Amino acid sequence: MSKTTPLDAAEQSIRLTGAKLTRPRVLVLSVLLKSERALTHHEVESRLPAGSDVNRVTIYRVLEWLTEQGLAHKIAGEDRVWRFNAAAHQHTGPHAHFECSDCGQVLCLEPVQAKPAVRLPAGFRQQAVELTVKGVCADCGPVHGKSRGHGRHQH
Amino acid sequence: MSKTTPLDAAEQSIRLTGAKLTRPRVLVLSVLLKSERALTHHEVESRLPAGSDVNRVTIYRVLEWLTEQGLAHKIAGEDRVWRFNAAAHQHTGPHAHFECSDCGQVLCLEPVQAKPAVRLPAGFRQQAVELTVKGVCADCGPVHGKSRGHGRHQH
DNA sequence: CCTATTTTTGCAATTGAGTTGCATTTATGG
DNA sequence: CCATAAATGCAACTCAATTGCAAAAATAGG
Ligand SMILES: [Mn+2]
Ligand SMILES: [Mn+2]
Ligand SMILES: [Zn+2]
Ligand SMILES: [Zn+2]
Repeated sequence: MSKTTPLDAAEQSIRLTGAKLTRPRVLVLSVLLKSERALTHHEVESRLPAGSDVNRVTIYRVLEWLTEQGLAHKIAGEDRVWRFNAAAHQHTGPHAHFECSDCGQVLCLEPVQAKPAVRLPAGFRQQAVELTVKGVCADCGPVHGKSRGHGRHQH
Repeated sequence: MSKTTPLDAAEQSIRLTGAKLTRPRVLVLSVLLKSERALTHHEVESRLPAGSDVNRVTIYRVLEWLTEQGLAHKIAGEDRVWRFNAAAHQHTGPHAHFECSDCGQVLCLEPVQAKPAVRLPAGFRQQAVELTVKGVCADCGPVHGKSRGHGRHQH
């Protein structure tokens, strides 16, 4: 019994949507599946197999499409850049996010128990509550960081 | 005894920073002080007194400067646009934000009591927790909305 | 007041993520 | 294999925000 590769998993998930199974879709989704953390458009692009030669616009469109299909999760960061992770990585139900204030990396965290109720002004309707923990990630940490946490670096 | 106008208040706050008291700084801060909700760069620009003739870049720089001085509060929204409100409007200590998923408007909410602790991966350091309530504001609300809540309108 | 020195401001050009229009290619059903 | 709808590639574009640099204030000192 051979293991299911991210590529197989991606292909499988895309088939289930009923839409066309295309190379860009499979490649992009399998990149997301291989990553622990949420990836920017650029990170996805650079992690595609060498020579894949998928157009940047197509990557944008595929990421958007994956999100619509519920196969990916789209997260807004402080740096005005969208990040995506495979929805398979998500826990069902509401969960919190971690955002590194140094490198910008975003991570999905364990589901939170106490969803604190907030009082809204009259006429306002609540749809969802988002909890984001800001802090410094392990790589950027001041003590054991690989490349010292100053200067907005990327990993 | 005449009331303290937002203009006076702005002038006063800026004097206390020790930096130069300039027209753009006073005007921009007093616009923020007059607003209940967080304003985008464009909203600030359009609310400046007619004929103020402050350069857009200067508005960007003043907003950034006010934030550094602790006189304003800078908020990132889903629409990749920064919003600012006068820090005077803020409650001391942590508070939640409301973001309208239709028009994008951002509001500071009352301080939240139960700040739920989240478990972070090893090596990660927590600095702050942000709570954002997503929903529909009174203006965009489906029932009594002035201009029906569809199509990403501005107010 | 004046003037010197230091900030700020204005303007033009630039960045960078993301989007759009349209022609071409590709997946898939028959 | 073919028809056809759907997806992709490419170039141009949008739009918030930033940068470099010269011109214009603000204030400290005389
Ligand atoms: Mn998530
Ligand atoms: Mn706030
Ligand atoms: Zn980091
Ligand atoms: Zn609204």
